[in-house]
Amino acid sequence: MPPRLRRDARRNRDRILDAACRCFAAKGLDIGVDEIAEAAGVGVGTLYRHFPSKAALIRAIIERRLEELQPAIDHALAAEDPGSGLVELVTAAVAQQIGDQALAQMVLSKAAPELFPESLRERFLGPLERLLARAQRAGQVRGDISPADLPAILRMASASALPDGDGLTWRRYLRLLLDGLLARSRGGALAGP
Amino acid sequence: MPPRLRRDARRNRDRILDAACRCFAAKGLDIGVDEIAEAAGVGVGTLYRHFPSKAALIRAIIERRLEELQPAIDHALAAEDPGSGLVELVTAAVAQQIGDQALAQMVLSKAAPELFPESLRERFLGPLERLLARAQRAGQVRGDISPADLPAILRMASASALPDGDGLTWRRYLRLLLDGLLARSRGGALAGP
Amino acid sequence: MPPRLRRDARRNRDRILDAACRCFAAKGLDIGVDEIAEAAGVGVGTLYRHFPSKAALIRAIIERRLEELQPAIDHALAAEDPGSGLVELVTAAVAQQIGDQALAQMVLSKAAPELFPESLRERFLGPLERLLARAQRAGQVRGDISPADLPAILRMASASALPDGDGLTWRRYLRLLLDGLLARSRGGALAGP
Amino acid sequence: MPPRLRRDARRNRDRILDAACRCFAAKGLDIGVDEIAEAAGVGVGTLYRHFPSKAALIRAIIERRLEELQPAIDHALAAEDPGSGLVELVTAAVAQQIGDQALAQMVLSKAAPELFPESLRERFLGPLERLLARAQRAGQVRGDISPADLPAILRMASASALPDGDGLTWRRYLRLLLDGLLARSRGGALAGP
DNA sequence: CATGAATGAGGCTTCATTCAT
DNA sequence: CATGAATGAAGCCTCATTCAT
Repeated sequence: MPPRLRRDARRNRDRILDAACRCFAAKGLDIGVDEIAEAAGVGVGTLYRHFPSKAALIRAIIERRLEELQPAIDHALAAEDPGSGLVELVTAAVAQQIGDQALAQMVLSKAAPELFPESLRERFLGPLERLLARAQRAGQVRGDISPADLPAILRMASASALPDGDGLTWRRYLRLLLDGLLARSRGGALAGP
Repeated sequence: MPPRLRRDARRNRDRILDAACRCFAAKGLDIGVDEIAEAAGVGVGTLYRHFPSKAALIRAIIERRLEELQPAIDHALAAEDPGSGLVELVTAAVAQQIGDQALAQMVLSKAAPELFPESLRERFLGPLERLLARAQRAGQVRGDISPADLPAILRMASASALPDGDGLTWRRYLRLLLDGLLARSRGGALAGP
Repeated sequence: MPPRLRRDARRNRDRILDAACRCFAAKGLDIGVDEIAEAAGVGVGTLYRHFPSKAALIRAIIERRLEELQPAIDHALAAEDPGSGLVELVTAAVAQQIGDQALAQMVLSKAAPELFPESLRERFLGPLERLLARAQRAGQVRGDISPADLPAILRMASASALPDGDGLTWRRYLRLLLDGLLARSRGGALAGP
Repeated sequence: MPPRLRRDARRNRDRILDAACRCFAAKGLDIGVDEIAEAAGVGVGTLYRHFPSKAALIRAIIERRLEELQPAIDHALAAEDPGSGLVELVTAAVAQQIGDQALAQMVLSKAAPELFPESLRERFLGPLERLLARAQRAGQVRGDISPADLPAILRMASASALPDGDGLTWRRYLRLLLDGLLARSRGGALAGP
């Protein structure tokens, strides 16, 4: 029985999250909490009522981002072809970081575990590991990749997303990486034209 | 008339650079100058006598790193085989970032141009572009890569270097990326076993 | 919609201004903000909440001083006799500087325009110029004085106020100057015995 | 038997004083000692060998200024007419402050006695007092002025010298003050054309 | 004795967090 | 419960003075 918030409190919480998303995305993690509170139209006190620290707010945002990604996760897991599911999911995750300076910052820098707890990481890595295993069984992905390699591969994928990239070039860079990942012998169908 | 420093001043300058390298590497760019000065065993004033601002200190460190890289640059340019020269140089650059949080931070994040001026960037990118062109003429690298793609590719390469990675796994990740870069038809020799 | 401050905030703002007045008056403009904050019984942060910089605090004090002078300005402008209005206003302004080292410092030294903006200066000089013109039309003031001379004359007047003067002697000195200013032929009534 | 300095030491001392004069005059008392030493072409250490503190250097400069004024003092004391001697000396003193930001600053602000010791002050005030007394006996100066008023009068006179004044206007302002000082009945001859 | 490198207290300002209203 | 004022540690930098070369 999660302690349901009063309707206005719930609304405030959402407004704060929305504002924080916008602010962090635009100016990176170094933005001050005052600015976020103002963007949300609430006082700092209110912000701190809902999130006990700046780090907690950031975690909440990551969580929200993960929720936004959930459809892509589900769709990828349900895909007929595990290889393209894998590609699809990684691409969706990277797409999310385009234009979100803070998210990229956290994925790429040694994100303090305080900001990016294992539990959240797992919610994304878990499905990805399953996809990887399936794709390998299907012979679509090189066999010498292990689940433990996924974080690094994701970091590399994220790095393809330039903070102020000009649109779609990142897809070419990502393809470069994924091409290396996919089994060379028959990458054809996946690697696309 | 090179402005020779007194012996003790030279020693202090080096101690400051060393300490700064260590501190930045360990704790990132946000570390305070006081802490660096203390690690160097000098007062803040001394630090500021040698480097007029924190940013200047950071630039000096980048420059030093670049000088450390110079042999690798020269060797790569002199290589018989431009493709392996390219691989070699990128690898050396990434190797440098292993365990240097600050350097990775600067390469991966939208490093303020004040910290990472174009002039320094070019000293590394210039040779790399020449190698790329040669490797492409030799048919060793995909033809659809342009010099303008190098920064992004380097970002991805850098991302393979986990700040606290456990040794050599990053080489496998980097290979993944470079394999995608190298011409698929005959990557054999280069991609290695 | 005047941005009404909370009662306690208003009180703190006033305490800061009061303390700043006292501190600046006693020790000049070079006093540190920390000392002012302590004298006000608040933290530095509070000071910076109310005034975004030391310069802004100083400007606020000048403005306050000007407001304190407003009655004298109004009274002088309303005076039957423009000559005595002029004398009265200059005297009031100088009186204000008795015992205020910082104010005198700013009036007498080449006060950075950042500290003493033209706008504030004008609020005092404007009325004074009007009084001067009227007094000249009435033949009470030498005709060879122009509005452009007022700043220098005021500087001289201010200089009569010794920072630690012993009471009222400054009035004699000021009279000396103003006597020179008033038309010589018939200074009688104004110059007094 | 003043401990004669070696010739080169003497030359250094003078170079420092010259440079300090120029620097203080141009930028006020807040200029750093390093800048002065550089302008003098010596190291800070040398500066501190000759003057044990910045304050001591400033005192030495005041003393030098006073020496420069000595001819004017002598000439004024020797003048036939004590009234014009008085005017002449005050004018010379003020003229000295034109273009010397630091000197004006010291005369006008509550110059720390540490910077402007009584002994130096007296060397200028002494002769002035004698001139005043004589001029009063000759009926040239108002009788209600006492020697104790001289400092304030000099302050006012100094204030007529705008730091960046445009040449000669200060003489008009000074005349304004001195006119008030001179006996009204027959100021004619003295006030000049 | 000259040099200029070293020192470090102290200056201004920011910002995550707490607390009175 | 919302508000935003208050807090103060910490950050970067300056500069008068001392001291090793």
